[in-house]
Order: sequence, then structure tokens, then C-alpha cells
Amino acid sequence: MAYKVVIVEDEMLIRKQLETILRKLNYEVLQSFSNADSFLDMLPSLSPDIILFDINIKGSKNGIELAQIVREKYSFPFIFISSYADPATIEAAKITRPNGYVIKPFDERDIMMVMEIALYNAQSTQDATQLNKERIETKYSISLTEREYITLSDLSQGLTNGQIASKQFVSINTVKTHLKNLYSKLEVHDRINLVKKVL
Amino acid sequence: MAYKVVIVEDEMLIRKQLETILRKLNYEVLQSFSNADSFLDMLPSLSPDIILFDINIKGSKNGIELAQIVREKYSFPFIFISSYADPATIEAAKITRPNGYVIKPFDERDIMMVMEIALYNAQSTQDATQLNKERIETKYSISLTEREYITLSDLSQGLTNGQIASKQFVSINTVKTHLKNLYSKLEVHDRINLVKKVL
DNA sequence: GAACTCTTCACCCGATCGGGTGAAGAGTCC
DNA sequence: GGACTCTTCACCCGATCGGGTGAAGAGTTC
Repeated sequence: MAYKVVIVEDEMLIRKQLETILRKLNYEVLQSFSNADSFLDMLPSLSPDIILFDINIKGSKNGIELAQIVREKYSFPFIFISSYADPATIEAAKITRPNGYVIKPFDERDIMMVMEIALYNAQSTQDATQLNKERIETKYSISLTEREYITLSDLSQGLTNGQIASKQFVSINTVKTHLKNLYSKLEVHDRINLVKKVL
Repeated sequence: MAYKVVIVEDEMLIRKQLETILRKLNYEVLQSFSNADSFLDMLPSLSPDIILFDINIKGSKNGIELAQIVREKYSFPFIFISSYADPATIEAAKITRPNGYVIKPFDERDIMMVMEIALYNAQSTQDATQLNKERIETKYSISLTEREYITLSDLSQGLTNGQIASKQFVSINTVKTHLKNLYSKLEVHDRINLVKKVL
């Protein structure tokens, strides 16, 4: 399934170039906008995986302002495309915390690299707040049994031992056994530090 | 105070170029390494704000493997420098979740841009995991007293009531009072959910 | 000075947690 | 069949937590 991309760029040639490169790299270009207002109108009905902003676009808002809005209201990942790399522009751009930044002129390699990394990082930071058995196992060089992992998941939801027991249809003593083993494996002594460690 | 940078790059000319650019941009180059092993030896005694890795370095490990180690054990931000932008390399590089990626040849603008954004993003994501009184207050439309906030901070470190009491030089009963009020204000019934809510 | 908040602390109680020992059945591996 | 792991559960105990009531001193506000 191709990632869905939205482009906001008012220079027609660059826009076409971006579209061509992105399609070649197997991304789905949902829509390209040449001005800020039509972008803002349409955005609520789109659900892109990532957005490309030219910083210097005509219209009521520039790319940085658009990015700010997107960050606050929609939190889609986005990348800046710009010929400007002066300190003032970068200073303004960085506070929007872009997932990438491409300086013109760019080529296919630049776009591929930035897109791949941006999408992967965006994905990962989303996942990072969720539990992941494999991640924990490799990170702490331990191995969790199936039941231990489920118990850990329930615990990290903030459930008490009793609630976990009911949910899993087992005795509270069983839950305690699993937790005891988890404490031991992850080298903590209480549930708080366990939850902290895995989140 | 200048950001501290460590460079791992075995091509002498590139290394010197990087050092020159970074110093010009007012970064402090802590140390430059030309091979993986000396880097790994010294890293524990360094505390860089960011690391630059050439992907293609000679030695026991390449830049991507080094980055993997840094991500897991030290979690310093890092940036890749590479002439390779083929899909396989990017695929391998992106799973280390680099804070930036520069394709050779690069110039001062590229380095400035990537460094600024990488450092800013790294800073921000760190802050997001830290407690912040104002953020909590606005997010949940409550107001915390000074002591409540300190107690909350200590609690989110994973301390028990007894430990918090010792640390603050107050009675354990006082700690319990503050916690009770915190539970009430944040509408939770136990410390786990309190910690989860504020992190 | 009265009203108010903030901070401190005490006592109580029942529920939960952490930690330990022991054990039994199911399944896998060799 | 024996060794092993995984999962299940029981009982015990001391420590801690959650929740409640009550109260006293310090400081601010009006």
C-alpha cells in the first residue's frame, strides 16, 4: 500500500517535478495545491501520510505557518522544500519540528531519502508509545513468555492485579507470579518502575 | 553555550571539512574519530549533544551499526553522512531512526539545516517526556500547588511514598495528603494511572 | 480580624502489593 | 521416558497504598 502524499507548492514546474518523482518512488500523490487557502479548505477531507510544503508560497500564509497549523491541529508528518537555507528561515522552520527538510535544487535521491526517513520516524514515534514485545525483548536482552507479555500489557494500562486476573480469567495469584517474573527479568521491584521502563 | 558534536568519519578530508563547517557554525567539536573501535571506547566518557556518522567507515562496524548501538545504549541524537542513497542503504539506515541524513557532497547550508533541525527536534522530544507543570495544568484545566507538583515529579520517578517523604524531609502522611489531592485533581485512583496520565 | 489556601502531620482501616515457597498439569524437546 | 519450560494456583507475611477524618500553623486576601 503506497503512502499518501499531499504537496503544497506554487511553482508549477517544481510541483510537477515532485509529483513525477514521488510517483516514480511509488507514493500516491493525493492532491497538489498551489496556494495555502485551498490546501486548508481541503485538508480536513484528506488523510495524507505526509505533506510536502514549499516554505515560500504565495497566499494568505506561507509554508511555515501552514506547517504550524498542521502540527497543532492535525499532527500529520510534513517536510519542507525550500531554496532558502539562511539562518532566519531555518530558525523559523525548525520550531515547527519538520520531519524533514529538502533544499532546492533537489533530485530523486534527496526526496527518496528524506521521505523514507520521515515516514519511518513518524511511524516509529507513534509506535513507541505502544507496547511491543519484540522491542522490549531486544532492548533488555530478555525473553518474555506469552502470558508475561499479556500481563505486562494489562499492567501498563494501569490495571490492578485483581483487574488483570478478571480480564485474563485466571487467579490473582497467577498474575502475581507473572509479575514477579517480570520484575525479576526487567530488574525492577515495583509496577511503577516496570511501567516506566517499558513505555 | 555551543552544542557538542562528535564526528565518526574515516576520510580525512571530509572529516576536516566537517570540523571546519561545524566550528564556523559555532558548534564545539568534542572529538573526531576515524574508526569504529576508538569511537566506542571513548563514547562512554563523552557526552555529545549529537553525533555525525559516516555510514561507510572502515573497522569492525559501519556507521549504521554504530548508530544502532548509540540509539539503544546511549540514545544520543545522530546524523548520517553518506554518499550512498541507494534504496538498500536507506532502508538499513532508516531503521536506526536517524535525526538527520546528509548526502555527499554537502555544503555548509546542508549541515546547518540538518543540524539545527535535528538538535531542535531532539530537544523537543526529550522535553515531551519530562514533566512540565504548566503543560499539565493547561492540558487538564487544573491548578497544582508547588508541593503537589514536586510530589508528582518524585512519584513519576518511580519513588514510593516513603522515599518521597525522605527526599522532601516531610512525613509520609504529608506525601499521602498531596497524592490524595493529586488523584482527585487528575481524576485517577492510583499512582500508576497518575504517572501514565502525566507522561 | 475573618475567610481562604497551602502545607504540614496524625490515626485509622481495609485492600493491594512485593516477595517467598511450593506444586501440579500441559506441552516440547531429545 | 526424562528434562525442560510454561502456565496455573495456593498460602503466607510484612510493607505499602488508597481513602477517610481531623487539625494546626503560615501566609494571603479582602
